[in-house]
Amino acid sequence: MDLRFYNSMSRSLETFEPIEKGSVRMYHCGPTVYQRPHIGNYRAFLFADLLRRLFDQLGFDVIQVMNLTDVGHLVDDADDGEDKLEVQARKDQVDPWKLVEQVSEQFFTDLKALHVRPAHHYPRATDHIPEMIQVVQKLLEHEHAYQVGGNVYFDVHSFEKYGALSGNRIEDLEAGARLEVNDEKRHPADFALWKSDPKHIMKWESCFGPDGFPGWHVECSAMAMKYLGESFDIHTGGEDNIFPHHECEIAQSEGATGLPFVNLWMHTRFLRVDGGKMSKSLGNVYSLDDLVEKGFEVLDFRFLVLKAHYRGSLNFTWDALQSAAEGRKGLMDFRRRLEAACTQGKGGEEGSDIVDKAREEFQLAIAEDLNTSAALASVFDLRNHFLKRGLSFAEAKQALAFFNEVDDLFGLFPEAVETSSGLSDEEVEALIVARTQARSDKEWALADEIRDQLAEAKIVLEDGADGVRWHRS
RNA sequence: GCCGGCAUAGCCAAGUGGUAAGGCAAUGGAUUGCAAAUCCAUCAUUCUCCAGUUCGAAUCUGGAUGCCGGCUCCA
Repeated sequence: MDLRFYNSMSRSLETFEPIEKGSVRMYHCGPTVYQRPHIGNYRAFLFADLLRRLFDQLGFDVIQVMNLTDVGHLVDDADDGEDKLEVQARKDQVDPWKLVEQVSEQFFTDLKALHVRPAHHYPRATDHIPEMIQVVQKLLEHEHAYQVGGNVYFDVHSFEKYGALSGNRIEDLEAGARLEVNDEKRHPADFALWKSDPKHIMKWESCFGPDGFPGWHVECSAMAMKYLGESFDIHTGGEDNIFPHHECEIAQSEGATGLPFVNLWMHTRFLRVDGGKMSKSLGNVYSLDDLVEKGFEVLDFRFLVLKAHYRGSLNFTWDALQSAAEGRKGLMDFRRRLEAACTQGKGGEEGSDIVDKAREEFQLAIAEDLNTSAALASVFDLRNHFLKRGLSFAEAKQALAFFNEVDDLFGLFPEAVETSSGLSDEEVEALIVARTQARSDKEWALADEIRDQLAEAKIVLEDGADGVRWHRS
C-alpha cells in the first residue's frame, strides 16, 4: 500500500518514496529548552511520534533525530538580540547550563508520560559547535555567506530557491519593513550564521573570533546532516517553523552541500485554545501538569490530538479534553471486553471479515496523509458492531489483534494496569462478595459503603444480570 | 502593507463533485434497592452568508463576513 503525505514544499499530496528502500531517516525540530514545553509543542512532537510508529509498524529501518536547542535562539534579530536561554536563566537566577538540564529532564519525563517512543538521537546544539562552524565555513567558501568582523551572515540573494518553502519573496520581506535594520547585513533578510558578543555567557572561540555563538538555524542543518546524511527523507516541525527557520535551513544546507536537503517537509498546524491563540497573557498556555491537576490523564491529551488531523487547527477546550477522556475510556472498556471474550468466549471458531474490513479502512485512512480522525472512526465502528451483535470467540481474537495493532500506532492504552490502588485482587474480590451479601440482605447502607470504598481505590464495578464485573480505572 | 490557512450539530471532528463518518454531551427506554457501568432508540433535508458553474456542490469559481497563522521569538 502506498503512503501519501502532504509535502509543504509542493503543497500537495505525494506518494512517499524513501531515498533508501526500506529505510527512513527523519528529523524533527525539537524544543528550545529554556522553559517547559506546553501542550501546543507536544502536538508537534506527538505527530513526529505517529510517523515514527507508523514506519516502525511497516517494518522500515527508522533513524529518528530530534534536536534540543540550548543556544543561539535569540529573542529577536536585532544587534542586541539576547539568547532566550540566557534571558530565562537570568530571570530564574540559575546558570543557563543548569536550566538546560532542568528543562530537558522535564521534557523527557513528559515524552515518556505521553508514550512517545524515544528518538534515536537527541542532539544538543552546544555539543555540535564544531559541526556548525564547518557548515559556516563551507558557506563562506561557496560565497553564500560573508563575514563582517566577528559575525557571519547568509546572503539570501545567493540562493535562488530562498522563499520556495514559505512562499515569501525576498522583495516582499523587505517591503514588510519589519525586519530589524542592521547595517552589517547586505540585505535585511540575510540571517546570522555566527555572531560574536563577549557579553554572552554561552560562547565559543572560533576562527571568527574569541567570543562567538551560532545562529539558531544552523544547528539543525549541522546536526541533521551529521546524523542523517546530507540528504534525508523527512523533516517536520510546527507551522511556525516554515519561515524563517526551515527556509533558512534549506538555504544553508543546500548552499553548503549543493545537494537536496530534504525530500518531504511536514508541518503541524497550531493547537488553538478556546478558539484562539495560546498566549501567556490569556493564561491559557498549559503544561501537562495543568491537565493532570484537573483530573485528566496525559494520554487523554494524546487521544485528543489523534482525534483530529494533524494539518487541521485543533481547538483545545476542557470540554474537548473531557470528551477525549470519555472516548478513550470507551476504547479501553472495549479492549477489556475483547480480552474477556478471548478467554471465556462462546461461539464457533470461524471468524468473520468484519475485522478485516475495519483494518482495511483503518490502514487506508492512515496511508492517506495520516488521517487519524477517519482511522479512529473505523475502530469505533467495529466496537459498535460487536456491542450490538455480540461476537464469537474467533472474532474476539481477531478484533483484539486489530486493537493491538491500533495501539501499536496510537499508544493510547497503559502498558500495564497499575495495582497501586492499595487493594490486591483478592481483597477486591472479598469486598465484592461482602457487598453482594449486604445487597441480598437489603443492607443498602453497608453495600453503598463498600461500593464507595472500592471507588476510592479506583475500582469500577459493573453490576450485571449475571454477576458483578470489575476493573481498575 | 505582503504571504498562507480555516469556517461542518451543544462541544470536538472526518468528508475535496454523487446526495452529511466517528467521538463526547443530550433525550426517551431497558436494567438497578438507588446509582454507576452497560444495552436499545432518537439526535445536521444540511455544511458561515450571497451569487455562479454543473444533471448534481459541504466539496469547484467569484464576492462578503468571521477566525487563525507567517512576515519578529514561538510547535
